[in-house]
Amino acid sequence: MGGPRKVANDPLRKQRILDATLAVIAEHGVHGTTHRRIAAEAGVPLGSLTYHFGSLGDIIEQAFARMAESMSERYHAALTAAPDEPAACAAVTDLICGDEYATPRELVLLHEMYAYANHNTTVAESLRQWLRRSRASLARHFSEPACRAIDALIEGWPMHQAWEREPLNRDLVRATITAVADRLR
Amino acid sequence: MGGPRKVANDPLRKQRILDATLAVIAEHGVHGTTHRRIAAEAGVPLGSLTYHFGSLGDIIEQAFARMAESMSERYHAALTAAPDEPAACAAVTDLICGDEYATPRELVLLHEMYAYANHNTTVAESLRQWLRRSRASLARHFSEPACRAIDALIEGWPMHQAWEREPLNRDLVRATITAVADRLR
DNA sequence: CAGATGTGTGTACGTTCGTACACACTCAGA
DNA sequence: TCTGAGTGTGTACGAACGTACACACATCTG
Repeated sequence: MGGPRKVANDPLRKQRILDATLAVIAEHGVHGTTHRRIAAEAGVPLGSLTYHFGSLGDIIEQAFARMAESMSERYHAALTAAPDEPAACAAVTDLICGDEYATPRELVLLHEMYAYANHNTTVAESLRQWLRRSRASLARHFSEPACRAIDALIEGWPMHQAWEREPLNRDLVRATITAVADRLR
Repeated sequence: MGGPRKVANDPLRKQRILDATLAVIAEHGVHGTTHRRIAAEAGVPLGSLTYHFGSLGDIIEQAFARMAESMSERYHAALTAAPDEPAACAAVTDLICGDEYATPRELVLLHEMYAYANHNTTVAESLRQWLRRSRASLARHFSEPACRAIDALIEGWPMHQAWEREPLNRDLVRATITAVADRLR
């Protein structure tokens, strides 16, 4: 059954462990994340975690870093695709309202990351990098003050919405973004 | 030494335990909050926690409920004091920029509460109540769409700012709030 | 004063955790 | 074929945890 292999048996295992870690955090929160749950989720033996990672803290740090990177890429792709300012406003509206960026799972993970970053300098640095990159993506279309305000809206709106029963009003979001971009030119 | 007493030795103990719980959460995060740390912080014996509360989860739930209530009061007081819309805009600016509401400690606790609420229905309900009340306070001065947008800004701006080195630009915040209130009349 | 009742505490128990580590296995080079 | 280095795993251990509970004390009732 086992084919020929040179050095490592499962080179993708580290990434699979990190993905499993995010799944566990999304379901149980950081406070309910343990080696054993991660191992079960990833389908790897317990010893595999201590073999690939120094500690549970390392795993969580790298998992959050991985998440921030992937979100940063999607963020950047959505904004660089916009040719002009109206299109950029639409893109931002999509980021806030759409199901691709502000998916419930992503919001839960983002909350966990924000909370954890307050007590872990490594995760705090990952977070700062991701915020810096997202603001740079915005800066291609908006003035510096507008970037700050829009950034705050992208942050706060989906988070508030996560606790509402009803869906988000897309036109209202669009109007707000446009108003801010217009007045803070 | 001990004076006369009727029934309870220390009627304020429950509240002191809850305050200590918030202190521990602020310092170590929910994931680092334990009975023993809370007891040490509050200066009470370990058994006192299981005597007054059913479980650690209960303690955390009540601590967050207490925090939400006290923040809700400050929030409400700041907004009802404003006589007209410009004053309300100034009050909102104070909430975002001031050191009374968006103190670092409060932000850390808020992050923790948001994260924990995703995995605990009781805390989620406390959170929804506090959001509902804060929006009601806003509704005394702004239109319903403007409330939504301003709420998102109050949410997102201090949270983003928490990760910046430099202080918040008060004029920019004021201008954004005014613009939103004006355009979403 | 004697019992009853409710308040409050120190300690101990079973569980679960993070981590260490002895050991098995694979394969390149000699 | 043999060997050594690197890869990967099952198990075990000390620490810390949440919780239970026997017990001490103060107060009230009669």
